[in-house]
Amino acid sequence: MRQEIPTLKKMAKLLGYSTSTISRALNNHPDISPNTSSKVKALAKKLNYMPNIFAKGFRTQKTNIIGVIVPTIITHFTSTIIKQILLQAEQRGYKVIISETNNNIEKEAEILQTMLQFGVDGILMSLSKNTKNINPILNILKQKPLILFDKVSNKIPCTQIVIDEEEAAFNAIEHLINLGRKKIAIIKEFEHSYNSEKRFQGYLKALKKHNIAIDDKLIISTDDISLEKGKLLTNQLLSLKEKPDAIFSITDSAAIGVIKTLKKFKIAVPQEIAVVGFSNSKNATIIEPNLTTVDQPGGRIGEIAVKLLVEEIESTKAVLASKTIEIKTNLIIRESSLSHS
Amino acid sequence: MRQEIPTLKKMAKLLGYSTSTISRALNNHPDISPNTSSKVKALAKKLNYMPNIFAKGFRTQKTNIIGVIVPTIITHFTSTIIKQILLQAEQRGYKVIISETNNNIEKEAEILQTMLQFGVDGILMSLSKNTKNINPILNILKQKPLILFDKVSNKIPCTQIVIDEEEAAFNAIEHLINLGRKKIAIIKEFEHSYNSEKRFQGYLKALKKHNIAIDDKLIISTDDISLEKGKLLTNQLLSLKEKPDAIFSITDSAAIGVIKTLKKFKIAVPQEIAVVGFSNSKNATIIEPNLTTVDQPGGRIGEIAVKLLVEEIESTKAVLASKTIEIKTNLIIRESSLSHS
DNA sequence: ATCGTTCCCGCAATCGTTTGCGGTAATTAT
DNA sequence: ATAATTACCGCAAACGATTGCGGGAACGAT
Repeated sequence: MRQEIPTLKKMAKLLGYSTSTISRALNNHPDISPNTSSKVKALAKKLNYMPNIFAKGFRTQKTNIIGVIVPTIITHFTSTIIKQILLQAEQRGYKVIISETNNNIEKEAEILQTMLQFGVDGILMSLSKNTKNINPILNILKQKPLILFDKVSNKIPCTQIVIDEEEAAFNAIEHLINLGRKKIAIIKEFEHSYNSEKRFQGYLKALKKHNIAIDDKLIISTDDISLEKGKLLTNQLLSLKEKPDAIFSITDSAAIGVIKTLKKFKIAVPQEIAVVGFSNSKNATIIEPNLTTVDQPGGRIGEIAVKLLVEEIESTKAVLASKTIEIKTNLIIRESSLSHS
Repeated sequence: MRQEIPTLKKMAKLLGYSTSTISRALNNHPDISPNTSSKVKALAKKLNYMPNIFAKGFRTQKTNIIGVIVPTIITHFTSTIIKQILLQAEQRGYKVIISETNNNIEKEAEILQTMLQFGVDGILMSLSKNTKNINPILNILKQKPLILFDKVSNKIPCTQIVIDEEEAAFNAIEHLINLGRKKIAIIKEFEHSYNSEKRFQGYLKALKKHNIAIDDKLIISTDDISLEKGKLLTNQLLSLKEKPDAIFSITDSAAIGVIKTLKKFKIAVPQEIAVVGFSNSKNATIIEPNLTTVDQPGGRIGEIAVKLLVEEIESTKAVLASKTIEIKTNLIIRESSLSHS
């Protein structure tokens, strides 16, 4: 199955030069005469020569491979990030290896090891939902550049790229308040989720700014924030004496669950209860009424992540200042929170 | 930034053995006494030794990396396949490198080269929409195992894994016929799409079996089969004198566009016009009425693809018989094609 | 004619691991 | 006690590419 693969040695024999000359000719070393150089390059082209990456990586300890670790690739947001990571990495001459943790923390540590073993030049990582033991990550950080994105942790001293979750939620809530809503419910995750907590802070901040009292009964937490849960929790909210006049869900899918049950009970959206989601998933424009939601520019995250990582990889400095970059979001206002005329 | 990485040599020095002994001990070579072996393994564990994959790959010409090439990862179907590829590959000790072609054929050829250069042991590939020049692929095939999935071509002599498109479409159409529909429209892609053509064959086959005349005006082709196109083409269908009583779309997203315009014109779905899609995307259960659609088991595809590829990689035979595997689909019947009581 | 440069190029080591071969010591057989 | 076998282990080469160093030839300057 395998055909003859050209190496420096074979080309050297063919041309009567040493391997060093061939190598230098291909790498535009000044020591090589234009004459020789062109001959070598012609032959290389003819044989379709490609340096053996493993010999090269072995020698130079550089693989031009970036490792990417995410909980799951299957969400629209994540795949948008990855798409851009692939593109940007390629433009810079890097390949990308991807692994999923599926929110399994043992797996996470294991994957980090494997990544190292595969000689990645750097790692882009989005944390598992419940990463507690950050030692494996700190360990990696001693050996290779590592950048966190989306699901991050301020306990890890490295560059981090996140969306401005708090401001995003704040804007969403303020939008609802501007519609005249005062009993705004929130469906969020339990405390261990970084993103959820940040969004909750934004929620609180907006209410506080507009002097709206916080009602604990309107704050609902769950650990698996899915469409089904959205439905269930809406039932719970509708059973309150003081029903909410708006529901903010930390997630589009749960928000869609909310809308579905509201429709089931013939509750007008947004007239009686307005709904706002988070993610700007494709589904947001499928559901009727179309869902108001926060658009997170996943592409930007991927783009910046690669840019900064490659900078770290190619930097000669031992330690770089780590920064946290917050990407701004856009509130996309649709029917589910329209102030109807 | 880099800390001391243990190598065979260093461990040899530490224990007073030669590197060969260390290597053999770790690889369970029978020449090594149990005593020595356990000592070596203990040290290796203590130092968290991991073989340098590049030295190893360099030596053995095996990288344990699988290359995956797809048009885009961003669809639900593709990411389902990839998720399973990642899982299965990992279980077999392989890493996965992913590249997108974005349906760009020059890029496709380029990526194939890069994959080779990165020393992948084998390639899993889904063709671009308009791959014409298959020479680069045939070339790769001479050097490394390659398996096609989803978007395939029978001009390439290798193992292929597809869903049974024809049967899937056939079942969908027959389902509509059993509902008493006789004027069944189809929205498909232009001829160059393998999947679309197969589905179209299934459509024709079902009509023929049930002696329903084929009406060219009900056969609509487009090259970009999106939600928006679905809307547009529905307008076209509604302007016919003989309106269809069912619409089969090659794609869920277009099918959703169909439903949206039908609703806009207050045409009852499924009572007046039934709609069936293809993919079983998440959206299918968001739209109301819920969309009847064909579920394609992406996971199975990924699973089988990895299994077969690894078999080829690890096989000693020069040439393996290439087979085509067709995965069966399920028609998920939902509201959009319900026979209402 | 001599010395100093410059221009090209080859030698050989190196990276970490694997592996064929050979060698020594211990064990067993005779 | 000697020979034959076995059990363990080390030597050294090899994989392909890079690179410091050194060296010969050609050239120009004096």
